[in-house]
Amino acid sequence: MSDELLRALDQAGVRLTGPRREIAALIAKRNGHFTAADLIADASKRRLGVGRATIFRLLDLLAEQGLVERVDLPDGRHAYVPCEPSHHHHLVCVSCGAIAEVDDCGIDAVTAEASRRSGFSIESHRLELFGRCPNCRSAN
Amino acid sequence: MSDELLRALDQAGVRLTGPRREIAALIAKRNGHFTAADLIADASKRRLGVGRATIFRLLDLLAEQGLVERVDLPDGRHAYVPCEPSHHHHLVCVSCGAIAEVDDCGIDAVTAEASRRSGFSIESHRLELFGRCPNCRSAN
DNA sequence: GATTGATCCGATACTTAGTCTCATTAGAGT
DNA sequence: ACTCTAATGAGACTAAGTATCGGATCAATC
Repeated sequence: MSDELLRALDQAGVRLTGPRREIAALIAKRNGHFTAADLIADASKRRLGVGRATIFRLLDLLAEQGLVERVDLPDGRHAYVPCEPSHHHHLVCVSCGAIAEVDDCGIDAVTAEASRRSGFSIESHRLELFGRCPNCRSAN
Repeated sequence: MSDELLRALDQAGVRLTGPRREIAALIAKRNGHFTAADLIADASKRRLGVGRATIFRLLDLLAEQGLVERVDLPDGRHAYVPCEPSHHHHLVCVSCGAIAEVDDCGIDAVTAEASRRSGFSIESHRLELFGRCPNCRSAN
């Protein structure tokens, strides 16, 4: 539900305005990733009269709070994924768009090794996994 | 040098045209990542009369051949990195933009573990590491 | 419940990234 | 040199995202 998003926003000290509630509901209604364009389309379909800018602003805000994360799809588009604010990675189903979160399962060893070999100090990383979720695997 | 790019293009069975040679030279002259906009700016600065579309077309072509790879910078911009056509990952210096390639150092174990936990079948992944290169580390 | 002032809003103009079309040009094999 | 196809530049177009601004709205205080 959207309650979680709203609660987190409240806690972040920002206003719980009408448009924000509506957009949060739209996000909650999607399961899996979505693009800004998806939300804009949803909003206009329901004639919620929220502006494009407001949607981008809220997405920025949510991303800042770690409630949503930007994901780059294999085709180069930008999508967002609602998620826990802890560090983790995403598994994206290329067939239906469902997502799963995976926490660090050994990636630190990889970055340490890469750092050792290259001499770089590694500050952050981005790992995205693309595949097919259990549903889509069996449906095929 | 740009010879490598040109040789690879030749081998791919496409024409080695003037604009392609010029753009390849621009790419070779940069060390590290670059954006399409960078190339467009370079080209116009030198008044090589090559069109925007031509640059995007060549980038697509190079990406198809694996001679260049798309990287998503932490700020959400799209960049390209010239590289070997084998599977590998990139280490990007957030300070100067230099890049290093790292081959798979244990990432398969991570994807296998993620697959086991989530039930997804994993088809591909994208790993990008951001940090500071040895030069920038010592310069600081 | 009214006041109030900062936050947030929608509209809209603008910028940037990338795609498409099409008439013209120029490779490269013959 | 000829020819035929792939590639080109120009420029229109679309999509994604940002900036600005006057007006609206939330929520703390009274």
